[in-house]
Amino acid sequence: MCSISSYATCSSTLLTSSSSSSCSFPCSSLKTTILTLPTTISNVSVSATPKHVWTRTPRSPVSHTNKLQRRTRTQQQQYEPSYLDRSVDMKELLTSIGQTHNVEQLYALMSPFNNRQLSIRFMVSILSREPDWQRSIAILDWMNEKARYSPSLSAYNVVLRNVLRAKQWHFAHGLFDEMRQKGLSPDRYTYSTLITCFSKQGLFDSSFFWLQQMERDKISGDLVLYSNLIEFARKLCDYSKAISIFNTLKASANIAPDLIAYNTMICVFGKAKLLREARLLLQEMREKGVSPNTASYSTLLAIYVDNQKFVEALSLFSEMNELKCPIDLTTCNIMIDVYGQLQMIKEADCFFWGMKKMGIEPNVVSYNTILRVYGEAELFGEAVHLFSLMQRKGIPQNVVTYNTMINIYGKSLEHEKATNLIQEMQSRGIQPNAITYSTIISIWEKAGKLDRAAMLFHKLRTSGVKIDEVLYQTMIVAYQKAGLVAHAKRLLNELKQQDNVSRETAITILAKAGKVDEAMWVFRQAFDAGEVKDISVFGCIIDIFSMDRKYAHVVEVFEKMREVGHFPDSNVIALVLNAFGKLRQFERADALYKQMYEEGCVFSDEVHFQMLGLYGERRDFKMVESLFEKLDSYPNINKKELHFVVAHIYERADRFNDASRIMSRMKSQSKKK
DNA sequence: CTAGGGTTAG
Repeated sequence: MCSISSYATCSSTLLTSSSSSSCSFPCSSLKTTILTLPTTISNVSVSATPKHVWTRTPRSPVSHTNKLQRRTRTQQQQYEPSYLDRSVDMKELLTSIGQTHNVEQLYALMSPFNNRQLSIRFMVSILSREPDWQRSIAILDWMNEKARYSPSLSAYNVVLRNVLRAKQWHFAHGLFDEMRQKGLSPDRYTYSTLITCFSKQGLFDSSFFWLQQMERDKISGDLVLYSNLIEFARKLCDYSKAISIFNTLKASANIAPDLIAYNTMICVFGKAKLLREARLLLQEMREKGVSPNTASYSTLLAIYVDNQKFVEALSLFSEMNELKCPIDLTTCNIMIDVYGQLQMIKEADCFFWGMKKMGIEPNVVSYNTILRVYGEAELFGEAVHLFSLMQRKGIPQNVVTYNTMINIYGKSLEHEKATNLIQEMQSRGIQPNAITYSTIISIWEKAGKLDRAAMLFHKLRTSGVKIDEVLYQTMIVAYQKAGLVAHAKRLLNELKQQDNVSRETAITILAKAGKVDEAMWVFRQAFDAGEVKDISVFGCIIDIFSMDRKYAHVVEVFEKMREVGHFPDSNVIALVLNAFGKLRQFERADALYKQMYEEGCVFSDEVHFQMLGLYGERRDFKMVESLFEKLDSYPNINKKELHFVVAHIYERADRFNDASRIMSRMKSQSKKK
């Protein structure tokens, strides 16, 4: 099974080119992060809370256990009863602390407790309830300087959390050092806090760094840490890795996933396109005594919508109702979408307008969704009417609302009105984004106003607005549709040296435009510079090489992908297995397939069928049979298809007896049912 | 004392 370390490094026996030392995952230390972030101690503390003057006095961390203090302690223990937490009203104390504006005031407030025994638990409670990071540091300092004991590890953990939440990386680093100097070893809470906070901020390098530190300290995970790692993998869109970690979690004896972990995994399985597994998770939850809630269902509903499985969504929704699972705003919003996508406009409309009666107040998302439904159904009058109703009634609008309306005006061929909306949104303080621009560019292109589109695009390129692949592609397509192929080509060529287009974006555009060599050129450059992090870029390149039958390149990119620690999804592993087959490297295919199984990855049926096919191609029928038996024992696999696949393999190898044996076995199995 | 989930636009 997958250890935490296999999460981080690629332990593949297949990959001859990668060793752990050559792992090029950019594991910068926290220090590097500090350097790259424009936050300095002084400007943050001033700008964030100008009226407060919190400063942290520099001091040596282990200076307070001197003889004098020890003496006072024994004296006080003799003459004074130890101070009981119960006699202090925590709320009152917190309120008073909240009114202090600097260290002096805080120390003055705490002075009655100087050299007295407030329990460490009490202080940790205080610290955890003090939301202000500066104040929590000041309390920590007070404990160090005035109280009779050193703050515990948990005290430091809590303060670290507050400091990290406030994005004070400087202080976080300092606190961590201070803990170590005081002989406190960071525990799983410490590391959980660090890993989570950084991955939450999108600072995956730092998050990864702390994960490695944790492993170095040989600290084992608990549910919190595993959940964090899953969340971490999910943010990187590495769903295979998330599944692998989930299976490790389930395999460890004393950890069981809870409701939220399950809900997260429903989402992960859905994103990995493993819909059957996502659905089965609801079942598994019930068996394990974790009742699915509204979010569990909403997650699955959203997955069905993502995969265009609207009928399944409807049936799941009725199951929800039968089981009396409550419906909330999010559920409603998804269902409006479902009805809309099924062209059930009346139902969508009724659902939207009936929400209030159900006691659910529609929000921006509800309005935006129904607007889009009207637009798709070409009910332009309804859309415009509802939009003006929103404006009249002061229902909040956002950039999505405007983008939707701009799209609708585009559909109704009122491109001037669409254009005016951009001005209107800007004047109302809602900034257009890449979606706004690509929408208006294609509207202008359709209206024959290509010059206008080109001018806008040029303005965007020179003004430093971040341009994503869809926006760039929209302009290329606009040129192509207008027959200006040379312009389209020029844009593609310029991609290699664009300042405000990331190289990851450039690779994706080039690949999708079929510019295989150019895409690879940029990819190699970007990879060597450590710029390729997005898992989808690897998938995209592997896709085009596979289509181009450049199988050695497929393997090369896959190895790089593993080097940076990504796991393959079903699509990637299928293409790589195929490439190994084409290169007649069956052992490598076999090893990869087995390794991914060991890691606890779950792939679509097609991946298993592909491996069966490879064994067949090599005429290794022993392996065909053994894998077939193994797959047949899996509960979540399409048995009928499995039998067809295996029978077909035998047919192609001219082993018709075996083929018919498999087919009759299938028939007898289905009879048993 | 610590963490984490679901919905909208090109």
